[in-house]
Order: sequence, then structure tokens, then C-alpha cells
Amino acid sequence: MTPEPPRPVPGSPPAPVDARWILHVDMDAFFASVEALDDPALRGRPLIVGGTGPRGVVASCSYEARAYGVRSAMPAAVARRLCPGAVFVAGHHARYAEVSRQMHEVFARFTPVVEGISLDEAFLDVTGALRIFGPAVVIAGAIRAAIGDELGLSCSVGGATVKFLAKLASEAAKPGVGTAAAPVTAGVRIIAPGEELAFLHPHPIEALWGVGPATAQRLKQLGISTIGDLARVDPVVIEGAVGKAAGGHLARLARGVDDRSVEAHRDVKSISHEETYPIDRRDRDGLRTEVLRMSDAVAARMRKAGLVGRTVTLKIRYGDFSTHTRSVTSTGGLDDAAVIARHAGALLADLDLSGGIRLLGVAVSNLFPTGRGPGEQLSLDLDGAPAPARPVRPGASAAVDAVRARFGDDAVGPAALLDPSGLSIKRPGAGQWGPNGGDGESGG
DNA sequence: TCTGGGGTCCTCTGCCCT
DNA sequence: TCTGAGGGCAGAGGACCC
Repeated sequence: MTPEPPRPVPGSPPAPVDARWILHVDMDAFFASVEALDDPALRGRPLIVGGTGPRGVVASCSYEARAYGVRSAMPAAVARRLCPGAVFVAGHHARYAEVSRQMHEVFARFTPVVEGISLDEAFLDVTGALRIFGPAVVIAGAIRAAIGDELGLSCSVGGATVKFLAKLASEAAKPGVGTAAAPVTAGVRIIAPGEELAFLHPHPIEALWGVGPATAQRLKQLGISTIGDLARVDPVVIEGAVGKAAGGHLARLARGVDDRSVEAHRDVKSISHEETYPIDRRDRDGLRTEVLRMSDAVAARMRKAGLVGRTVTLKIRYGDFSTHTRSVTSTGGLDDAAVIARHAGALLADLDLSGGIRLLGVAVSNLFPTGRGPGEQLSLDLDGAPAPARPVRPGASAAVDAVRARFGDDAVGPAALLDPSGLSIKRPGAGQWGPNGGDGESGG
């Protein structure tokens, strides 16, 4: 397909065609916008996508909801209090993934070098496209127009010669953001070479990628509150405050130095599944069944990705929100639900559950492609005694995958996961943003 | 106000081996 | 044989991102 004819964005500086140019595309209120796209009745209303139960959080919200102070990652209970009239939607992850694929089809018309950060964000290295489509500002405008015309969605695009500045620029281009010194120009903000530090230094340190609440607190104790402050401090002092790796990295960013490239492909390092329960749990037998269910979910995703792993990690979070992990590393690769569950179950057996746990999770890391790493997986009996090593073979797991591919995820699974009626199998995935409260939609 | 789920990366500590 | 240093690795936890 041929890209849209480029539309110049007024007010943005021209970009030289000989520099490296990176764009950061960030969809505006993505999940909420997709919901409103699919259901016109939701348009123009305060809309909150996320967990609707007592322990849910806000994953995305419309700009109408933001006007009430609702923000992403906010507890759903707080959001409901701030905006009682909001419509709550549990969300449709598969639909968001589908729209995300369509976004990437648009990106691919402009450059093959696309790094997806999440469903709604991506970096694009458009250096090679400059001579075809024009300067970065024109490409940014064309992408934004194509997303709007073809998908019916709005996005913000930032552009710069380095990655993290492109991201900051897209945030500056968001609706409602902008100052007299740095006005927003139609959802596009380009940081021209030479303008970097003037744009960067007034930002608070929290704007830097990698500075969260804990790091910001430490830096503020040193009297550092803006990126400009950070740039004026000796990097050794920063390293002393936040550690060598992070300190050196932040010191470079504060000077506008970021040599990271746009990576079109990144290897997956771990695959996990975790869930928060509506009320704290102490039932060890029930939790062992949960471990099996989560192991089944993780194993299925690993096999789908063609990966096996060596390290199994069990994660629990107690009622007081303290989080603990226990892990074990096997000598061979594993991708079988029963084997993962036995490792995780043995780790669970060593933990004290008397205080009640709110979250349980199973993860597998140390991943490598099937057939490319250690060729055996160690099996543990449920009582923790190791069983003889056996080769990794498709066997029963492959049969399960084949049945699921043909008849759906609920068609087959471990017998222990049958519900009391025996008619259906509990599956992972419910409660993407925390346990839901009931019908998944309320309010209005 | 009370904190999801799926990730990555870093630091620290302890153990084992040389 | 004992001890200490140093490297590599595993395990655990923390911080951060979207």
C-alpha cells in the first residue's frame, strides 16, 4: 500500500535529512478510545477501562474521565469515588491487540525498523525513509493522519535524533499539554538538533525513563529536581546515590546522550502468569491447584513461542503487600505444565500461608528456543523428590496444544482444573487488571 | 487511596570452585 | 591442610516500564 501524501505540520522546525531520526508514536487513551470506537454510546462520556472489582486498577481512561482526576494505575475504588458517573469496562485485550497489529501495518509502510514498546506505543527509526517521504516532521504527520483516517484513532508523535527525547516529545504533544514556549502543534512535536537541551532541562527528573518514585526521592535529597539540575552534577555523585549502572545512564541522558538504537526484534526473557485474588487466601490445596492452572497457562505460551526455560519462580504477595519470590533452576529445559507446576508447588510448600496471600504467580525464565539448549528437563514428584531426567518431547503437551488450536482453550486441560460441575475448565486470563467485581461493566 | 499484570534490569548476598 | 581472594552463578528483592 502507498502511504498517505505527507501533510506538513505547521510550526515544527525543519529536520535535516542527514541526521538519525527516531519517532515515538503513542496512542491517546488507547484502550478507552478503542472501546468508544466499537460502541458509539460510550463516546464523549467518562470511560474507565480496567479491573472493576475491589482490587482492580485503572488501565486506561478517556479524557472526559481524566477531567475528574482519574489516572492510569489508580485503584478502581478511588476512580469510582472521583468520577461516580463513569462507565467502567473490563476491557477486551484481544481487540486491542488486533488494533495494535493494524497500527504496525501503518508503521511498516514508512519503515521496517519498528520497536513495539507495548500495544499502544512504538519507536520508529525513520532515518532511511527521509529521502522518500521527506523530513521527520512530515513523516510524523503522515503517520498520525493514516492512524486517524484508517483506524479512527488519535495518536501523538514525538521526533528527535535520540530515543528518549522522541518519547518525551510525544508526551509533550499529548492533548492538553503545551506551553507558550513549547506549543503543541497538532499532536506532533519535533525536537530539532541543537534544541535538545533547551527542551530537556526544564523537565522534572521523573520525566526521565528509569526515574520512578524511589530514585526521584534519592535525587531530590541531593537537591536535584529537574533534568537540568542532574546535568550539572558530577556523575560520580549520581552513581553514589542510585547505583553505578543507573547513575551513569541518567547522567548521560541528562546531557542528551542516548546511543540506544531502535530494535525491531527483542528476545523474550521470561514468561509469567500471576493473579490477585479478591480476598486473601490461605487454602494450601486450592493454591496448589492455582499453581497448576498458572503453570498450564505459562507452559502453553512457551510452547506457542517455541521456547523452553530452566528457571521456575513462584511469586506471592501477602496481605500486607510484601512480595516474595522463590525460584529453582533445573539443569535442562522445561515447557511442560505438570513439570513446571511440580517445581512451583515444591516452592509453595516451603512458604508460610497463615497470614493470607493476595497474589500468586508462576514465571519461567532462562528461556531459549526449543531444541537449541539443554535437552532434558528434570521432573519433581509432588512430594519434592526428583524423578529421573527425561528428554523434552512434544508428546502430550503437543497433543493438548493441537486440541486447543482446533476446539478452543477450554477444550482440554489438567483434570485438577475441572470445576465442581465437571463441565468446564478454569482458564487463565480473567481479570487482566485485577479481580473483577461481577458483570464486568457498571456505572453510567 | 491503597495499590493489576506482564515484563526487564540491576544490586546484593551467599555459595562453590580455583 | 588451612586460609583468603576473586570469579561465576543462583537466588532474592527492588525499582521501573507500559
